[in-house]
Amino acid sequence: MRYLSLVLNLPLKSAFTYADLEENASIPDLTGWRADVKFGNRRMTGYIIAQYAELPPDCPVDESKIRPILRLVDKEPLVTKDTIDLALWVSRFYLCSHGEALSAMLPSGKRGTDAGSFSFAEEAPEATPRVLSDEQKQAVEGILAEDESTSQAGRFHYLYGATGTGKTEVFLQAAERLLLQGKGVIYLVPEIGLTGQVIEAVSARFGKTVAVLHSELTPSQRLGEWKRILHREARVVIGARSAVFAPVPDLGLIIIDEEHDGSYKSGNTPRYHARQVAMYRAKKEGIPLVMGSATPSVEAWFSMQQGIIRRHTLTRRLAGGKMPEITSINLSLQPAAGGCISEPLAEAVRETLAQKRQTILFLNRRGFTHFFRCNSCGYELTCKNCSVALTYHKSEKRLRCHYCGWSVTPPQQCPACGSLDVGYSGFGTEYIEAEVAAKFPTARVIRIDTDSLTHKGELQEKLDAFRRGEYDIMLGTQMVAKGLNFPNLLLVGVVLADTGLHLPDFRAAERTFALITQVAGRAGRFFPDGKVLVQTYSPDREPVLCAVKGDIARFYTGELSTRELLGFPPYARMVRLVFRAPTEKQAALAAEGAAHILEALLKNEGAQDVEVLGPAECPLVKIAANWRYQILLRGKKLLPLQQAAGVFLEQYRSPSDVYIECDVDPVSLL
DNA sequence: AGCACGCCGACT
DNA sequence: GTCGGCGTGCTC
Repeated sequence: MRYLSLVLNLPLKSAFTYADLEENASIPDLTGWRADVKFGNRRMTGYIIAQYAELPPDCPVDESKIRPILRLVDKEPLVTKDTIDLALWVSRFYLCSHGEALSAMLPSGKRGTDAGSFSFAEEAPEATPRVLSDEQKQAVEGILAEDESTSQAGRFHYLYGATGTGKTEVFLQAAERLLLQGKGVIYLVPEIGLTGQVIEAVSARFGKTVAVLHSELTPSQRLGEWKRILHREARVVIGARSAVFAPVPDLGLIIIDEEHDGSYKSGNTPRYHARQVAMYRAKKEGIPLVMGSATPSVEAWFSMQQGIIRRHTLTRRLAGGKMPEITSINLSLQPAAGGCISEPLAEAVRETLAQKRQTILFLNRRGFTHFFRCNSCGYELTCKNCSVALTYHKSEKRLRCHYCGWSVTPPQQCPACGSLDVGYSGFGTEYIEAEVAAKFPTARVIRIDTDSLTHKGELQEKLDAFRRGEYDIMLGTQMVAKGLNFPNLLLVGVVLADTGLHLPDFRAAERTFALITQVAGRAGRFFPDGKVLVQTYSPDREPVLCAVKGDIARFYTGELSTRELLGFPPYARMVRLVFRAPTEKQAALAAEGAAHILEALLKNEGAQDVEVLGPAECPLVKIAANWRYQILLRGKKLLPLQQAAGVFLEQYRSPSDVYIECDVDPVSLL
């Protein structure tokens, strides 16, 4: 009788032993297969991570309690030994169970179906690679060089260069070279970059050998793509974060485009960072990893300085356009009377319209909303579930919470002081749309944000329509800031640059800087006279100033010294534990108790260099009816932090109703 | 994470 | 006298 060791998508550390079915006897090795099992009284799908001829010696229960599996889910193994090992590493690093790690890595579909190929994938001819500049050639050679001196463990490269300097072509040619050697390639792009031109470029170049893992695939389609990868039918995998786990046989290269992008960090368990996983994989498989961005993350910049990542710089804008002229508009001196578009920005829009060229007005969504405020006492209406300000939605005439969706009718008088002098401050996309329509009545305006998108594919349709010149002005949030090319674009206006700056998060400056620089890069790619206007209340703050002046090195130098002074990454590492409960008291008590346990535990083990910060309320103390308190573990080295958190999570029994989120290397502390 | 089992308050 | 609260413990 064969025994199978299964892990399940539950926060349980151990594997569970099941008995195999007689009918599977002809399959020599079931490792890597999925099986449906009865677990307790529910039915679940588990992953077989090992098989034994006898009851495994470490099985804690008596043979009589062993149940048979119900059935095998697939007709073939879904994961290789390497994938199982990678999951084990993820579970140790990010402090989750083996089963949780595996579930995050694999598609959940039961029946692999055809994902349907893109129409342009058939036209793989355009395949003639473009001629590279000297800089680009050097970068390709540098990435592919068998340079033993760099590091024996793996080779990390960074393609650093402004928008339009041809990073994509370097990635593609490096990938092409490895494909010719019979190697496979993983190409990671940010979540929202995945609809755009990158897929098109990659598919056009590599045709049917591409697997695209985009968010609109059904689980079954994802499974289908996963199998194509396993069977070597697809050799180039392009996808968002989770594509870093793709089971590419003979992997030769991992590419991370727009490395700084926040979507590479998972927002739920396991809270992995695709860059961290990619570094591990590259090291383990002895292959190069190449990242690229015009605005590297502060960590990546630091690693480049340390020589851990090798930098290849691209300086020449290929289409000939110069970097656009960036000017800031100080809103304290140039108030946008009765709206949010100051006169200098309005004038520039008019000029652009007169030239029959296009404008993008960029809105930074967070904190940049139309919120209810009492003009007498300053009272602001916040969500009853979350502690964030409510946003006024004109179309439904309600105030709505952007975190949980709760909404109310706007009060006629202040709930705090009863004053009738209440109103709205800030502005949302709808509001700006009205203002733009009023200020530029002849312009054709299109709005792109998550609220205005109704059906799948609409984002792409709207972007295409704008590119074709069917509109003069595009109003958009984050999603228009990434990797898009609009040939007729002349003006980019950042309506309010410093919204993120006031957030209590150590990465706020980095994000503000990256955002302005990225948005600015959209303009002037195809015309030498591209113009960027940045409206701000803090033109002198470093992130705004450096982005506007294009003084990139100064920003990183300054930001790094601030981080060093305050003991934040990359000079320290952190593990964050969030305690979530229905009442504030429960959350606070749990966090407090946990902090004591952690302190005692660290003292006991004589751990050096592990600091316990908190407990404290999270900056967003309440989200979706849950109160949140946090503890931060901080130290120079990550391993002791992981060990401490790991031991704690293992022994700690959280009170009912209290949930713990564990985040290793947190990206945001909100 | 679910879900059972198990021991103390207000109700047909 | 029961229904039901959620605290503790288990799931091969």
